[in-house]
Amino acid sequence: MYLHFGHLVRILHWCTDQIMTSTLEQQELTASQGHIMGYLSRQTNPPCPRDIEAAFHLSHPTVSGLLSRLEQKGFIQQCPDPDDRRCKRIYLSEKGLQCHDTMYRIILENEERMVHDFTPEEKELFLSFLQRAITNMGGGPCQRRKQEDTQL
Amino acid sequence: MYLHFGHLVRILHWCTDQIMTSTLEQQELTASQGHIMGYLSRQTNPPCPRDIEAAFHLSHPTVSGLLSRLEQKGFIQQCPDPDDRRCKRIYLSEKGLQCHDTMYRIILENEERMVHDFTPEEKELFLSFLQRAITNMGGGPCQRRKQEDTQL
DNA sequence: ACATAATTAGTAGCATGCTACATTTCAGGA
DNA sequence: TCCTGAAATGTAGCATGCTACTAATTATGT
Repeated sequence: MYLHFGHLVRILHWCTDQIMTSTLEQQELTASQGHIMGYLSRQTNPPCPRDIEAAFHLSHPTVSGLLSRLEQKGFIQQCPDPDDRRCKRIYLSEKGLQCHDTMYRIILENEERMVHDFTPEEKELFLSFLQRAITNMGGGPCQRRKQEDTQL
Repeated sequence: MYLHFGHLVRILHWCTDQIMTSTLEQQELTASQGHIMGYLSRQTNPPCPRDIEAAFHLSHPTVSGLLSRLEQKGFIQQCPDPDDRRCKRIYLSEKGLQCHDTMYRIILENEERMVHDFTPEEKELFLSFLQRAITNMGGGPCQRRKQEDTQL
C-alpha cells in the first residue's frame, strides 16, 4: 500500500467541505462563504478584503469572487474606506447579521464532529501532527503576514 | 483559539498540492494530472474513466476534464472499447510512458516529505487519526464501490 | 515637492471540483 | 423480440482556487 497521507488529507478536506455545504444549504451559503460569514460576524470593526486573505490564506482574486457573490446574495455590503480609498470595508447587511447566531455554532459543531471520539490527548497529538506536516510541506501559503495567522 | 482542524486540513491539502504542482512543472503536468498519470503507469490493463473515478473518489465530469486535458497534451489516448462501446480504454502514449519512471518516485517523495520527521509509530497514529476523522465526517465521497478503495 | 516603491484591489484566463441533465449502449425480463 | 432499467460517458453551468497583469492610492525617501 502506498499513497496514504496525501490521499487521506484530500478526502478529509473534501468531506469536511461537503458536510459544511449541506449544513448551510438552507442558508443559501456554500462552505467557503459560510466561513467568511463566520469570520465577519466575529469582527468588531469592519474588515477589508486584505484581512480575509490573511485570515484564510487565500489569494485576493479568490476573496474578491467570494465577496462579490456574498454581496449579490445580499449578505454583505462593500464600501470604500474614506480614510484609505484603496481599501474596501465590508459591512454585514441585516440578512448577514442574522447569520451571526447560527454560523459560529455550525462551524464549531462541524469542527467537533471530526474529532468527537478523540481523547483530549489525541486531539492535541492530531493537531501537532497536522502542524508538523504543514511545516514539512513548506508552511502553507501566504508566508507574508505570518503574525496574523491566529486571527481566525 | 477555535477552528483548528478544518483549517489545518485545508492548508495541508493546499500546500501538498502546490509542492506537487511545482515539482511537476517541467513535466507540464499539474498535481491532479500527475496523480492520474501515476495511476495509469501502475496499471497492467488499460483502465476506463470509471476506474479512475473509483480510485480517486472523483465525479465523472471531473475525470473527463482531466483526461481530455491529458489527451490534448499528448500523454494518453482514449479509444472506445470494442467489447463495450460505453467504455473508453485509456492508453499511455510514448510521451506518457516516459512518465512511468519518474512519476512514482515523485509521488512517493512528496508522501515521504510530509512525514519525514515522524517516527513509525507517529506515522501509524497520524494515519489512524486521519481515517477516524474521515469516518466521523461521513466516510468520504463515492460510497458506492467502497471495495475498490485500495486500488490506488 | 516629487518621483518611486509599496499596498490594495480589479480583471482575464485557467484548472479542478461539483450537480444536473442528456446520450449511448448494454443487460434482463415479459 | 422488445421494452425497460442500469451503466458509462458527454455537456452545461457553476463555485472555488490559482497566477499574471493592470490600475489606483498611499507611503517613503531624496
